Amino acid sequence: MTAPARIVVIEDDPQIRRFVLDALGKAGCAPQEAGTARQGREILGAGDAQLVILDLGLPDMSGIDFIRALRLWSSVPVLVLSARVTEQDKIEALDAGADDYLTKPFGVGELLARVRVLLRRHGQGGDTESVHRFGGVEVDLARHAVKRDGADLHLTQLEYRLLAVLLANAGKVMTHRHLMREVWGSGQAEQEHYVRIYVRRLRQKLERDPTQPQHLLTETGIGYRFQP
Amino acid sequence: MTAPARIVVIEDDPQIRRFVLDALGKAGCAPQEAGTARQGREILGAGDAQLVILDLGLPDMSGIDFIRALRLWSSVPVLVLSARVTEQDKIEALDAGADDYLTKPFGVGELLARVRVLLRRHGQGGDTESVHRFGGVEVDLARHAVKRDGADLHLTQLEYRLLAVLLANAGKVMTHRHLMREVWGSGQAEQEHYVRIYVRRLRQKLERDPTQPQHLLTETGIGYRFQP
DNA sequence: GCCGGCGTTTACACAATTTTTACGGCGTCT
DNA sequence: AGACGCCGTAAAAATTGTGTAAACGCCGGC
Repeated sequence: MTAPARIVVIEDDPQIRRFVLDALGKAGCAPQEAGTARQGREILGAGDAQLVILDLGLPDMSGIDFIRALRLWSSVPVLVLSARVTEQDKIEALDAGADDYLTKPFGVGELLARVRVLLRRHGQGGDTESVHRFGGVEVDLARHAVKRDGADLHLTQLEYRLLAVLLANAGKVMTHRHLMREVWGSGQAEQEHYVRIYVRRLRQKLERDPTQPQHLLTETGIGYRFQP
Repeated sequence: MTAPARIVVIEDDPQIRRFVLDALGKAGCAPQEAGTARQGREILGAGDAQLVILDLGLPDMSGIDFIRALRLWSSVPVLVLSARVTEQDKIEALDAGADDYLTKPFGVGELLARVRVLLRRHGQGGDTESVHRFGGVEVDLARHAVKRDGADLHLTQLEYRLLAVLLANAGKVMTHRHLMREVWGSGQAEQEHYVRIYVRRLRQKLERDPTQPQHLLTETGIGYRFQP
């Protein structure tokens, strides 16, 4: 349940763009796309990109210049795709500030592997910062670690899974059936009683006063809701 | 790239080694050289390398395994050189922890450009201490040395590998399967029982009260977690 | 060859978790 | 008021996971 990597694909050829976007999509990313340098710069202006995949042959700007301009204000990793195979082209792009250079045609697998390398090194949001805090409790979903007032707390597997689903949908009302499907699997979506038993356990471990829950709230007749 | 870039070249073919060393030398680096994995590991043990250039076809060890082992205690960037050109080879190496993959034959210019990229990103920091301390125990991953209350302690290979994986992911819950894959290889990821036996051995050697472990903790139904 | 260390395999008692079952309270609707 | 549905609580039963011990086979050193 890692946060999707924020990747920006800047490529003018619609065919290759689709190819790259599909590959990233299947790998679980939610890439944004741009067909021109101008459009790409606009998206990057938001400042929350983790990786740029850049075609050097853009219609409205030299790729090298694009990288150089980008490097003036951003250190986001850049993976270059290019049809140009000469060594001089590669050296120029890499020295301009690119982090990797892949020549067309390339395989999906290698592209994704190189994307993983760059995200591993620089993708600050890759798997970190999935920490939720509320009322003295600290839940680190990535580490499977829960603390209460600084002290480690142990949750069983089901307790943990249930909490994770509620946290991921903070503020939303989750029906019994929905929680059952998410935690116990769609097989026994009927046994809605389990949810109650495990919500109780979570309350006893997490809530300051388990009889008057402040965060794990009951929505009578519907289900439960987590309130931060 | 300032004066003293500490680069280690691990390559068994003397011809290519000379080629690479010459190129780096002319670029103003003072690389160290190794002809075998064992020799390379010794040099890296000093812990002050900024970049590793690694040939995958070493005589005494699979390059992939070398990278994986290295990644347990060091985050030094690795540039792979290889005669193997298939996509699968590249993916494996990159996912094992390599930062770039260059197929032979390659040009001097491109090699140096890619070296500059890696040094630009990661060069300055160098390698940090890889010594872990907890509850009277001192583990120096780089030197493969473990002390308990000042006295040397001997760990077998598997014990050591398991400890290294747990230390490298301190605080995180590691599933049985994950540990099996990391330590025993993906072949027998099913035999999850091994992990238990070896965790027990580690506890007996490292924990003050092996029956009440303070650092090597069980996550029932999931796996184990190391807590500093 | 014999020995000792090491990694592997098997077996079993015990502990933790999950599931099942049961019961009492509270509010609402008739 | 009484019946009903929904919820919280409790604790026993069933299941699963874990710690421990002991035995086996492999290999290198003596």
